[in-house]
Amino acid sequence: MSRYSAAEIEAKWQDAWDQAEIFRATRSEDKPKYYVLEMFPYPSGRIHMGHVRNYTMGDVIARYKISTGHNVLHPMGWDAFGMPAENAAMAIGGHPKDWTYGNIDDMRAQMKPLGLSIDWSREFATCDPEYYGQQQALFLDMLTEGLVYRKNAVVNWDPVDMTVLANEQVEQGRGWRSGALVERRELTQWFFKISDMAEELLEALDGLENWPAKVRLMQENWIGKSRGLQFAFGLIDGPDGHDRIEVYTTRPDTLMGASFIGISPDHPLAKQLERENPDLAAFSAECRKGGTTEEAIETAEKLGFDTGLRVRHPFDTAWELPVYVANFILMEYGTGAIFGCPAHDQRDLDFARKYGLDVIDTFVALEGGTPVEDEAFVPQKSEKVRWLKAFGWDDEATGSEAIDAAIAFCESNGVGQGVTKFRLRDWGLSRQRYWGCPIPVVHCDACGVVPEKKENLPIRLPDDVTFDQPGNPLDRHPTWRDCTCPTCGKPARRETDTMDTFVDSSWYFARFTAPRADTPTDMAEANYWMNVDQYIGGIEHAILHLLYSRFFARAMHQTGHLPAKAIEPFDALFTQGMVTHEIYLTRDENNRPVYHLPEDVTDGRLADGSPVEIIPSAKMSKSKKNVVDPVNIIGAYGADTARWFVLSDSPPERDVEWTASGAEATFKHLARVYRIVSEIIADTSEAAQPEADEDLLREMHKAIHDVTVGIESFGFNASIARLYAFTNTLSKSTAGAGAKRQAATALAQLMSPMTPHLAEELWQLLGGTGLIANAPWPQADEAMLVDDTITLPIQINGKRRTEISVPKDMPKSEVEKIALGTDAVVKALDGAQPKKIIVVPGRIVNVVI
RNA sequence: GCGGGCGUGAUGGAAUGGUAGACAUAUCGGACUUAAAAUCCGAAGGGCUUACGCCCGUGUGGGUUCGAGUCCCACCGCCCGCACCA
Repeated sequence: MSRYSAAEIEAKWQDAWDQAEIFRATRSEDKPKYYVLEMFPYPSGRIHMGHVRNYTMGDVIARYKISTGHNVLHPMGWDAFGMPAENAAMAIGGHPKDWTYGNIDDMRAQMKPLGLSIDWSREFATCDPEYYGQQQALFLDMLTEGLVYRKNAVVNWDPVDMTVLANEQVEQGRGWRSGALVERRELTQWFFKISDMAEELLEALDGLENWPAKVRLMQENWIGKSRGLQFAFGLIDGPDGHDRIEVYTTRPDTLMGASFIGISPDHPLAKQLERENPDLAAFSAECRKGGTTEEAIETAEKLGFDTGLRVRHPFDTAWELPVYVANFILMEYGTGAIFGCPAHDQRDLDFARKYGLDVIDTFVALEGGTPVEDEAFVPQKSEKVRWLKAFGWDDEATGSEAIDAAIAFCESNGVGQGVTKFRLRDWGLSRQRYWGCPIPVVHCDACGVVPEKKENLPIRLPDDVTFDQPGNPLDRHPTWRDCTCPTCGKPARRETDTMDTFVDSSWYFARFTAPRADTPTDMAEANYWMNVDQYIGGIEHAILHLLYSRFFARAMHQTGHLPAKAIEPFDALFTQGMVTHEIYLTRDENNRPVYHLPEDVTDGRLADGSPVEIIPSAKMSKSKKNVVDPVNIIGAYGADTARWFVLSDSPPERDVEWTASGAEATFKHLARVYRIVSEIIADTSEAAQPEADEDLLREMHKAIHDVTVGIESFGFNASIARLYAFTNTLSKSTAGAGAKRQAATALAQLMSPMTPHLAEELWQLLGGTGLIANAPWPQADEAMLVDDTITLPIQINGKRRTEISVPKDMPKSEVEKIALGTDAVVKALDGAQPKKIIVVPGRIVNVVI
C-alpha cells in the first residue's frame, strides 16, 4: 500500500483540472449562475497565510456550488496601483511597473499550487492600460453626469520635502522621511459626489440581509444621518460681511445652556479675523499643524482662542456669548461652527473649565439634583426627562422626542429650521503620485478644465520617470504634461494627479464579468453574472472599500454600465478573521527587541539554546517576523494541509492562530484518511452484525447533513470538526466492505471542497466516475438523521441532576411523569409537590422546587 | 476622542436562551517495538470525597428568566476602522 504523497497527488490533479478546463466560466442559461469573489490582493510579491485563508474560503464555496449544479464564476486579479511600488523604486531603484508585474508573476506562481478553482483566463491587473483606460472612460461618463467635481481640500504637507504625504507617511505628526512637522494645506482636487447618495446608501443597507450586521451598522454610523437645528447667532460689531454665525446642532434641547460659540480655524470668519490679528493667525497656524486624520484632530489637546467678538442668544437678545476659534471643530461637518453647552457635553465642559466660561445647568439644578462639577450630565437616550423645562415647557420626553420638540419650538419662534445632515463627506480621489490611473482631463488657458476625448484613451503613464527626488514624477516629466486642448486645439497641460487606488477596486468585480471588453463592461455579460453572490474579505474594508463600491455600482448604472439590479453589487458579504502567530523576541544590549522567525525557534529556544520571549497571537507582520510562508508549508506538507488547517480550529470570522504543531497534526490526519480509505478498499469482509452497517450509514447521513450545513453557513470549522468525528467513526466501524466503501466515498466528497486533491485521489481509488470536482453533492436522507430514542437531561432548579432515555416523540405528560419518578427528583422533592415543571420537547426537563 | 467587535480548560475553539468544554493541539497512561518514530487504545476544567456524590466555574460587578457563555446595564482588557495604507 502506497503512502500519502501530497506533492505527487496535487500536481497530478491540478494538471487534470487544467486539461479539463473545468473552472473556465462561460455564460450559459441552462444552469443557475453563482459568482464568488474574494477581495483581490495587492501584489506585494509574497502571498501570506491571510491570502491562503481568504482564497481557500472562497474556493470551498466555489467548489461546493459547482457540485450543487451551479455555473460558477471565480476570478482572480491584482489591485496593482499604489504607494509600495513607488517606495520600492525610491528605496532600491527600478521602475514601479517592473516591480509590480514581477511581483504579480511571483505571486501567481505561489498561488497556483494551492489548487484554487479559479478561472485564470479572466485575470487582469488594475495597472494594465486596458483596465485603467476603461476606468478613465468611466470617469468621463461620471463627469458628464455631474458625479465628479473640483473643490479645495486639505492634505498633509511636508514643508521640508515640499510634497504631499499620505496619512500612512505621517508618524506622530511628522513626515516619515524628513521628520518635519506636517502641516495641513489646501489643494484643488477632484471629488466624487458620494454625499448626494447618502440617503440612498443608508436606506439600501436594510436590504443587505446577507451582510454582517456589524458592517451595516458601521456603514450606517459612517454615513451618520442626523436631525438637528440650523440657526444663527447675531454677531455684535462683526467685521465686514459678517453679521451672524450659522450654527448646526443635534442638541437644540440644550440651547438654553449655551455659554460660548466655537468656530473652525478654517471658518471664513476666522480666516478674515486672522488677517488683522497676528495672535489669532499664530494660533490658527498652530491648529493647522499635525495630520489630517480625524483621530489626530479629535485626540489633540482642545485649544481655543477668544476672538473678543460677542454674539446674541436668539431667545434673549440681552444674553451675550463669546466667540472662540477652536481646533477641534471641523469645517467639513455642519457649518463649521457650534455652540457649546458645558453642562450637558463633556468636551464643552472641559473647554469651559479650561477657559473659565459659564456652566449653565438647564436640567439638574431645576430638578434638584447634584450640580455639574467635573462631569457633564448626559441622560440615557431612553430616559424620560424634562429637557424642555428651560424653554418653559413641562412635557416629559425621551431624548429624540425632546430634540424634535425643541426643533418645532425653535421653528415656531422663528429661530432657524430643522435640517437633516450627513457625516458622509464627498470622496476626494486626487492623488499627487505617479503609480495610479491618470485623471483624463487637461488644463487649457482658454477653455479651463476640459475632459479628454474618449478616443484618446487610455491616457497612458509614461515609462521614463525617475524617483530620485520627492514629489510626483509626472509634474517634472519634460514632455508628458504637454498636450493639446480637446476643445480648442491649442497647447494645454495634462492633469498630473492620478486616482485614489480605491477607485480601481470599486468596480473590478464588474470588470471580471467581461475582462476583455472594449467598454468598461459588456451589458449582456454583466446582466448574466452580476451580482456577486458571495464576497469574502477582511473586516478592515467594512467601510471605505465596500461603501465606495456601492456608490460606484450606482454610478455605473446611472452611466449605463451596469443593470439596475446591480446597484447593490454584493448580495452576500463575509468578513474573515486574520491569521495570527506568536512573536518570538530576544533583547539587545539596549533592551530593544530583536525578532526571530518561527522556523528559528524550537520549544521556546533559539538554535544556540538561548530562550526567547513569546508574545501570544499577533497579526502576522514582516517587521515582527511572526510570519509563516505558505510556500514553505505547501512544500513540506502540501496545499491540502495548508487549506485544511486555515479552515479548522477557528470560526472563519475570527482570527486563527497558525501553529507548527497544528500544521503537523493536519498533515497526519490527511495521511490517516488516506490510510483508512486504502484499507477499506483492500477489505472484503461482511459486517459482523448487520446493525453495524445501519449505524455507519446513519452516521454517514448525519455527517452529510452537518458538513453541508456548515459549508452553507460559513461554519467551515464546524464542518471540519464533524469530518474528524466521522473519520473516527469510520475507522472504528465494524460494518461490512460495502457500507464502508459507501461511507468512504461520502467522506471523500465531503472533504473535496477543503482538500480537493486528496479527495480526487480517493475518488479515483474508490472507482468514482470522472472528477470528484464535477460529481453531484451527496444528499442526506432525512429519515436517517433522527434516532428513535433520545436522552433528556433533567434539571432541578436549573441545575442538571440526571438524565432519562425516552422515545423521541413521547408526549410531554409522559416525559413529566418519568422525570418525576427519577431518584434524583424524588430525593430532592422529599415528598413535597414541585412548584413547576418545564418540559421542552426533545431538549430538557426542568423541575422547579 | 469617535464608531464597531471580541473575552470560555494548559492552548485553538464548540454550544437555535436548554446536559458548558464538541472537535483538535499539547500533556499523561497503555498496546505494538530490542528501542525510538509512526500507528492504535484510553485519561483528562478546578476543588472536596474511599465511593455515591457535592461545591465552584465562560474577563469583573449587577439585572431579566424555570433556566444565561448566549439577553440587558455598568466596568476592565484586547483587536479593527476613522475618509491619502491596501
